[in-house]
Amino acid sequence: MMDAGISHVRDAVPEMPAEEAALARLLLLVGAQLQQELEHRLKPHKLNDSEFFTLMILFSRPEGSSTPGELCVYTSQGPTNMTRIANALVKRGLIERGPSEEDRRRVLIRITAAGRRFVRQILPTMFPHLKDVFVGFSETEKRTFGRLLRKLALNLDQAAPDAQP
Amino acid sequence: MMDAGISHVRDAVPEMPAEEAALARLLLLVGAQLQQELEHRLKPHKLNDSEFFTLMILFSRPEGSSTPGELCVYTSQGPTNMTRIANALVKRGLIERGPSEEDRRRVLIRITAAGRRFVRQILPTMFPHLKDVFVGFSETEKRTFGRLLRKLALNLDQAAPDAQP
DNA sequence: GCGTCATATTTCACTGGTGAAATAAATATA
DNA sequence: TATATTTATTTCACCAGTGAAATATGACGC
Repeated sequence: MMDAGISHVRDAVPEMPAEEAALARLLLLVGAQLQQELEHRLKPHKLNDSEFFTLMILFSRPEGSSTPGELCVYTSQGPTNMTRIANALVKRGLIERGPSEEDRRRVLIRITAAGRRFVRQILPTMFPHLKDVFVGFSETEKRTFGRLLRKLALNLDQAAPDAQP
Repeated sequence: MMDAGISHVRDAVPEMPAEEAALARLLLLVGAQLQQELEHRLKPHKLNDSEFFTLMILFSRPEGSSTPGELCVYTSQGPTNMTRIANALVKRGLIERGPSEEDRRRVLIRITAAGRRFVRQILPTMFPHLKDVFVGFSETEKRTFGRLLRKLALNLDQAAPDAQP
C-alpha cells in the first residue's frame, strides 16, 4: 500500500530518499494512531491528551505546582493553548491559579486535592491498554526503540534552528 | 525531566508501567515534533500535511485518481475532513472532482496536470530536510526502527477493536 | 419487486490548537 | 535614571479535524 505508493513516486522523482520517506510516514501514522488511542481512553473521563499531560506534570511535581510557561515546555503546547487548558482544568476544580510572588508577570498553577484524587482514579484504568501497546516487545527492543526515538528527537532539534526565531 | 516526572508518579501510583509510559510519551512527542517539522516545510507552499499526503497518494496512483473514501484510508483522515481537503485542493486547481460511473454514490478525484507539476516542484525542496532527520542512523537502525514501528502499529490495531463500532 | 440495511459523501456545529497582537512586568543598556 | 528590549500571559480570530445527521445510492433478503 504505502510502499507501492512510494515506489510510484520514486519512478517520477528518482532522487527521492524513499526509505526515509517511508519511515517518516510510518512514524507519523503510528504517532497519530497512538494519540487517537490515548484520546479514546481519556474520553470517558472528559479529558483530552494535553489536559491529561498537564495534570500529570503537576501531579509529578514535588509541590504540585508550575507556571504556564514551564508547562508549555513540558507538554509541547503553545502559550495560547495552555491558557485554554488551564481554564478547562480550573473550571473542573482540578487545578487552581494564583499569583507568583517572585515575578509578577507569572501565574502559579497548582494541582488541587481533587485533582490528585482524579489522577489516582483514572491512571489505573489506562495501564492494561498501555501494556497492550507494547505486547511482544522484549526489554532489548524497548530500549532500542527508546534510543532510536531519542536520536530522532535530537536530529529534529537540530533541523529546527533555522526554523526558530 | 520526563523521567524524573514519571518516577514521581511511580511513587504515588506504584503499579504504573513506567517504562511503557515513558516510551509512549516519547513517541507522542517525537511524532508531534516530526509533524511540526513537516508542516513548517510545507507552509511556504501553502499546503498542510493532510493536503500534502492526499496529493501524494493521487500522484502515485497509475491513473492519478481515487475516491474520497479510499483517500481516507490511505491518509488516515475522516470523511468530513477529506471533503474539506478536497475542497481546498480543487480550489487551487491541483485536483478535480467528477462522478464515478460504476457507483453513483461515489465521487472520483483526479490529480490535474498542474497538480503533478506542483508535486514535482515541491518534493525536491523537502529531500535535504528529510535526510537530516535520519542523519546518524545506520541501515540496520533504520530497518529496526521500521520493524518496531510496524509491530506497534499492529498492537494498536488490536487494541482498537473494542474501540471500533 | 419491495423493504431493510449498509455505504459514500457532504453539511453543520463543535473542539482543540495556532498566530498575531495587546498588556504588564522584568531585564539590559546607555 | 531613562529608555529599549525581552519575557509571561492572555485575548481574539482563524484553521484543521471530529461527531452527528442528512441525503442518495447500492446490496441483500424475503
